[in-house]
Amino acid sequence: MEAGAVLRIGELSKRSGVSPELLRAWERRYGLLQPTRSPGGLRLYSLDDLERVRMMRQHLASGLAAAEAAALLSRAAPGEAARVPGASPDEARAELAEALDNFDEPRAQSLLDTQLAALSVDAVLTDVLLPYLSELGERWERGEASVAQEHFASSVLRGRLLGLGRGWGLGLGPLALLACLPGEQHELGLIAFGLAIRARGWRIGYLGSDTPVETVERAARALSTQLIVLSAVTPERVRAAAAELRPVAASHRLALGGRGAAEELADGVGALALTGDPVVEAERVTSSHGPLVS
Amino acid sequence: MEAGAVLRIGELSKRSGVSPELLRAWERRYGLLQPTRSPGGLRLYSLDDLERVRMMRQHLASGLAAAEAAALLSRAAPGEAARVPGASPDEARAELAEALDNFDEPRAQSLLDTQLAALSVDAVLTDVLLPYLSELGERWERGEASVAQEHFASSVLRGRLLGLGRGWGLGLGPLALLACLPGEQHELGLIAFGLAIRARGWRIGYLGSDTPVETVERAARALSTQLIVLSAVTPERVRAAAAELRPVAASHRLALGGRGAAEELADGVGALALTGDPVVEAERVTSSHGPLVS
Amino acid sequence: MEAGAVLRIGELSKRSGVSPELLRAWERRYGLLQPTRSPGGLRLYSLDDLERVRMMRQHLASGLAAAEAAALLSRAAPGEAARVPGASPDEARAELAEALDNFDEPRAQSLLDTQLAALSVDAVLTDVLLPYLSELGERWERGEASVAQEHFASSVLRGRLLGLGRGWGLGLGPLALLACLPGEQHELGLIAFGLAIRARGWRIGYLGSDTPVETVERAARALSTQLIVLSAVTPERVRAAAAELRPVAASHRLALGGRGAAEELADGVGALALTGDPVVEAERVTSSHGPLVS
DNA sequence: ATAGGTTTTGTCAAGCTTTTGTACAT
DNA sequence: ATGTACAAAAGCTTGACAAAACCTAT
Repeated sequence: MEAGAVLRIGELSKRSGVSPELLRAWERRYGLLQPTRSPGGLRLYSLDDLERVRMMRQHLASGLAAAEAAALLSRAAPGEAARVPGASPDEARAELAEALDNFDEPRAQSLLDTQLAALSVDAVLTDVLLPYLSELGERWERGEASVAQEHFASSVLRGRLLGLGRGWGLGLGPLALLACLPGEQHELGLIAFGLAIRARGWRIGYLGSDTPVETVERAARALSTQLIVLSAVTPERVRAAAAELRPVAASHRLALGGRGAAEELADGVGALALTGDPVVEAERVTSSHGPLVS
Repeated sequence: MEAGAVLRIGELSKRSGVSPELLRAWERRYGLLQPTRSPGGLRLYSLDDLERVRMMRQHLASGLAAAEAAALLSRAAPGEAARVPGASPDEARAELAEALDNFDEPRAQSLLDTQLAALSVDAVLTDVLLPYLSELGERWERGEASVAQEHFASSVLRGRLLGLGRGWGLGLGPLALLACLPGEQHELGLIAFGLAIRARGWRIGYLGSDTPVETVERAARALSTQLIVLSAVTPERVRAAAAELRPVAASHRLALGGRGAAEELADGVGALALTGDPVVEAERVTSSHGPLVS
Repeated sequence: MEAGAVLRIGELSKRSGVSPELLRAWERRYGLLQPTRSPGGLRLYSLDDLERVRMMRQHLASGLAAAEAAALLSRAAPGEAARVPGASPDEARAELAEALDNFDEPRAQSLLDTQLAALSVDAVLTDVLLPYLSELGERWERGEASVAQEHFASSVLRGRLLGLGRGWGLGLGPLALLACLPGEQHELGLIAFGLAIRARGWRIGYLGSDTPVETVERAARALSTQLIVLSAVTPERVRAAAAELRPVAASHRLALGGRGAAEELADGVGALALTGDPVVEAERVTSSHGPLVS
């Protein structure tokens, strides 16, 4: 007998927010649930069934049709956790941190080789490099990492990421122009973002650190640019450039990235704020590119 | 059934920003998508299809006409992600194989460029070139690769690897003298080994294919050599040279590499056998040698 | 079918700035382009064709008659992309300048690929990159190069050079610690120097731009450093750091590089001045150091 | 450069089917 | 609880159409 068969259909309905009629219809049509029966024939559901119904509702809310939602649940049910093993990204990050802390460039390179061979660029960025960078930032703020370590790690990673970006100006996709705001030296997040949208078919024009706004504007005109992304780690840099940025935002699609790009600041100049993980934001920017075009 | 066939046309339309009518038109006219069908005939799309539609829109936005945009997608379809440098080494190797099989040298060079930009020389050797070479060898034994193909691939790769090794005689490190045994023409593994120990700080003296033992010995004396590495693909070559090799091994540190270098044979002449992957063996040789120098 | 036949005449016209009528006329009169056709008869152009039209316009702008310009292009026609590898360094530099001025990263990369395949790193630095950099600097001072161009070129080259330096921490040789003085952002000459001494068997620890002297010192102690090289483009940066530098020079072998490193200034702090071409200075430093080790 | 014809492509409509939540009778 | 019914919403196919872009030839 089913272990936790404790809910009658009325109770399941209340907890899940789905009418009893509909629950029966789902059972008949898609075999979504297979409740045990009481001696008198009443349906008895388990808590797993409740979870199943909730998943069903989630899928419906996300736009799937009932038949497909149910099919997804049936398929996913048996093999819940079929994850790829491989060296865990956490271990990789820890090893990377150790290598860079000890100024051991070859070892860091070799670790990155391994990771890049096993995973996509996206995955390495998301699971290894970006977490490592924020970790480094935090340690640095707490005074646990020396300036030397921070400089060394940045240089190694910058070279590596720029190497991955080789040829990113090539192709047919829309062009994104990337630069750091005046005074800003931290390029890594920006380069990561560039790699992520490169992987999504965009072309990249990269101007590097500490770039005058007027410079960006001129390059944008020269290159029929679809998107400009400017990055800054501190809000001050954004504020300092705000007046110059407004006209840019008027004539181009402009986004501000990096920890310095608060929502209000970006709104203030008519730009999109990219405050999160570069890979996530890349996904957002590229998929939201749609409506603008139609 | 298709794995991720979960979206009906309305939802695909919402997520992609393309009207259902147009989606159907693209399917009819260009075969852009080939959705599976529900039992009742409704189209069911996967998330990959969504990505495809987004790419289509990008191309349209960049000015291409629909027919051409669709044609591009059909052509690029299988390897869309393959354009990204970090693409898996397996894919890279397959593409390299294809390029070389078709005598397409520029493409092969460009693939190598990309790989070398993304990975270290060590990694490219280990994950791409050396596997490719053994694959080629096997195909050749099975009669699946023509002599012309094998020659072409060898000469392209030899040129490229020697290019990477340019200047490898320069510097302060210990010197390794590399040569193929008399009669032996296969240099690639030996060059790969040279690159690997060069990256570890050694200097290389390279004598090339089919080198008389006496020639090697004379060069070794002239150059204050720390290590001699001789390579052969078949054991016969080693046996044939054994008598001559013994005195060399007495006066220098001598290693025998390549598939022809069986452990017993090497022992027999007092040499070290390097039977494995060139990069691994390079690591072994240099780390065992390290203490002597530092 | 032609691989990259993706542009219809209207789009080609937009991208090239030449009217469709004129494009057709050029085709009829000079056979400038030979587009493939769609099933319905529309002309389909490749990206190479676009390049061709741009060249045509350049020739016209420079005063050539249309017929001559077209004839020129026809002769160069087949292999515009498949350039002659043996192009002289001067040509290579000019082409590199043109590519970078036009924000054409892929072309710049491909030029560098070709050069690096044909020459050693030393030679490419000496004959192509370093001359290009000083040329760029001069044009910049005369106001002939925009900030955008300078930024773009720097970013591309920096990424490329750092890519060449990948793994330069590996090996057995003596270690050189490289960094820019506080406030200094120009890294290219320093990286070039790093590559040059790397080719001579040294190991490199690279700390990047704008590095506090104290940071350098701490890293130097952590790494058993044989040589410290600090770089600055303006003498002010050296003067500003002079007091801090003296003790460093007392405990390590210290060199100052870049145009900011005048002989007297370096003498004043007890450092060696590297005022010349990075490759030449690398040779000087390594040969003077050689005897100590060998 | 213009004129007159063709191709391409996004959109719409008509008529019919499938899907799905809810309602009702047994 | 079960089984059937039903109507709204969403899809399907075929066919057609008009604006935009292109073609050739004058």
